[in-house]
Amino acid sequence: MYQIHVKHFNIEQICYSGQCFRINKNSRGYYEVVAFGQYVELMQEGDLVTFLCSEEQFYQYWNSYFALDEDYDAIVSQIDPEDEYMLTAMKYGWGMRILKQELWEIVVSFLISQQNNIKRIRGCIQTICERYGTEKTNSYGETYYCFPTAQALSHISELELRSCNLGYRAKYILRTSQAIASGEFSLEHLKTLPYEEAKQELLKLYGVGIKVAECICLYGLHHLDAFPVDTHIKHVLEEHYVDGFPFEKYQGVAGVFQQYAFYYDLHPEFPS
DNA sequence: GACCAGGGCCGGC
DNA sequence: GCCGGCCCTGGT
Repeated sequence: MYQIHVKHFNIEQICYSGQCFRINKNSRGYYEVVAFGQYVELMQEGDLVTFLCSEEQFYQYWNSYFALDEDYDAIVSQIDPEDEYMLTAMKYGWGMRILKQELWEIVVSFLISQQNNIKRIRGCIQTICERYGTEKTNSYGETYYCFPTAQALSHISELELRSCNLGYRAKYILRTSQAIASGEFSLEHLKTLPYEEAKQELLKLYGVGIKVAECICLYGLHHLDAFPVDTHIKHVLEEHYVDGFPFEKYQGVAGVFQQYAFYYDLHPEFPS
């Protein structure tokens, strides 16, 4: 167990923010996360966060994963005092952070996300993890699943993938898995590119359009400039930023504010 | 039961 | 650049 005080962190809001689909609250009241083939649980009381792992593991994986090494006070203070909508959205989503999730998982997750709702996205991802991901056991003897590799997904038939409720997205996932597994497309190279170049590169993938490319840049490559515009953000822009979104003022962090706006517009209800 | 929207994209024009 | 079609499911 490792405990740490963190400001501006709220695991519950992050869990339901629509940027991650595989963080779940368990019957022990802890949030479970699987990444890097590792399993961890955490819970929060005020600004005290308890991770059920060693200090070493915390600093090896989770400090960075949860972006706890970033100064969100500094980011939030960049909001224009006259930008009332963003101030409201930020207060509503106080504690939100953009996580540093694994790139491949993000690519697949946001291929699935298109024309889909969050509940069903979670279900689809859960299914492909259970079917095609490596099975492991946590310290309670419970089974958990790693996210399947591109190699693993590249061998499945489109028909079988469709049976994971993926619909027409199955062929996007299949072709993309094959492109990665064959080496035709390199995720490692993608990580070395600046935002705009990475975005252009991502658009070459079958099934990746501008919106999904922006999501992958923001959530998978941690380019905080990336600004996905979906139906919610479109709504926000039409309602509250008629003269255009102030990208100049928010350069370098627009994606974080996009997340606050998205979350505020989404207004999710937490399962009790 | 019918209809629609949900973190869109592809292909044909 | 615009538009029809696309899987499926939960909500009205």
